[in-house]
Amino acid sequence: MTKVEYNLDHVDYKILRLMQDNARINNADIARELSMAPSAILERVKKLEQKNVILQYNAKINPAAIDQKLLSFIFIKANDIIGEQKVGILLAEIPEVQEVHDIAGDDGYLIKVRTADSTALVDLMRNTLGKIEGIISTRTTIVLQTVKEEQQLVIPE
Amino acid sequence: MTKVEYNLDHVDYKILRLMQDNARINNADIARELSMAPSAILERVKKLEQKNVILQYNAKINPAAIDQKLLSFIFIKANDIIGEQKVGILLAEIPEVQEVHDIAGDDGYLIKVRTADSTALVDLMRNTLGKIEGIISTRTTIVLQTVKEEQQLVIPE
DNA sequence: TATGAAACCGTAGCCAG
DNA sequence: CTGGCTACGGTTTCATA
Repeated sequence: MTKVEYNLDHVDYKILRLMQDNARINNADIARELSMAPSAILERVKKLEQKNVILQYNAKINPAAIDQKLLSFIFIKANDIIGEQKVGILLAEIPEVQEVHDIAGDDGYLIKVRTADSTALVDLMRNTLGKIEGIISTRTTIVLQTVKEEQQLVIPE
Repeated sequence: MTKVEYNLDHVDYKILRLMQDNARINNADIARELSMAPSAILERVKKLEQKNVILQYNAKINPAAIDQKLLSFIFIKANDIIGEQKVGILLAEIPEVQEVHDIAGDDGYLIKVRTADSTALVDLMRNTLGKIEGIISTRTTIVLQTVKEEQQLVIPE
């Protein structure tokens, strides 16, 4: 992995702050907010995309609207060779698995999973997780209610 | 809380599938993909926004680019009255806290926190979490590496 | 709800200052 | 980076079905 220099300035930060809350804002509006010319904004946004500062533009969809009512976190103990993440990569391929984190402590992963209900979760664990080689054990935490769920980062001044 | 009917059809699902992967796609392109008129797409997208099916449009920003290199999950035991979530609401107000989930089991919350490094995490726990009334104990899990981190949902056909 | 025409406006590319 | 310019095409509205 190569060391990358991002070299962002205050104007970039302002653009990022506007875009992470409203990805569909147009260049003209950003330009007005920052009192700059639209062409300058366009260049900066393109550079932010090229440099992988902006990774993607997502629409955040209400899980309830498409009947994905159950959220769970599962700790997974695996016998992966350190740094290899064979199990992690397989976990990441499951569409219902939104996140896979390699965590400190017990040679394991923490994954975030969304399913319709508990029946669908049990099915997933049996039929999909159960088929992955190298999983030693799992511990499931069910979410009763979500108070906050955002991906916004704290952007410097 | 009132029961809401979303009543989405296959066309809505297709629109959602396109938009959750590229929030900046334009109506004309969606229209071409679905072989429909742009004006019809515009109406549907507006309705999806009104009905809170689409909650927000976010730019996903590379945490490394703005020096937010540490991700942690913290389990928090609290003496909240059930259903009241006083602690949960206070936790949600912290900008570094991206997620707050009320979890089954130990009268507690699971929160997701992003900070620059472990020093900043310790500061946050001491100065911000430490000031919240009602927190009994915390257990912190540090993420060494993230294999996958998405918010995309599995959208039906 | 969907379409298609028309007016409007933002985008993207250019270049001079 | 600004600002002026242009061509193009996307957005939005509305009458119509």
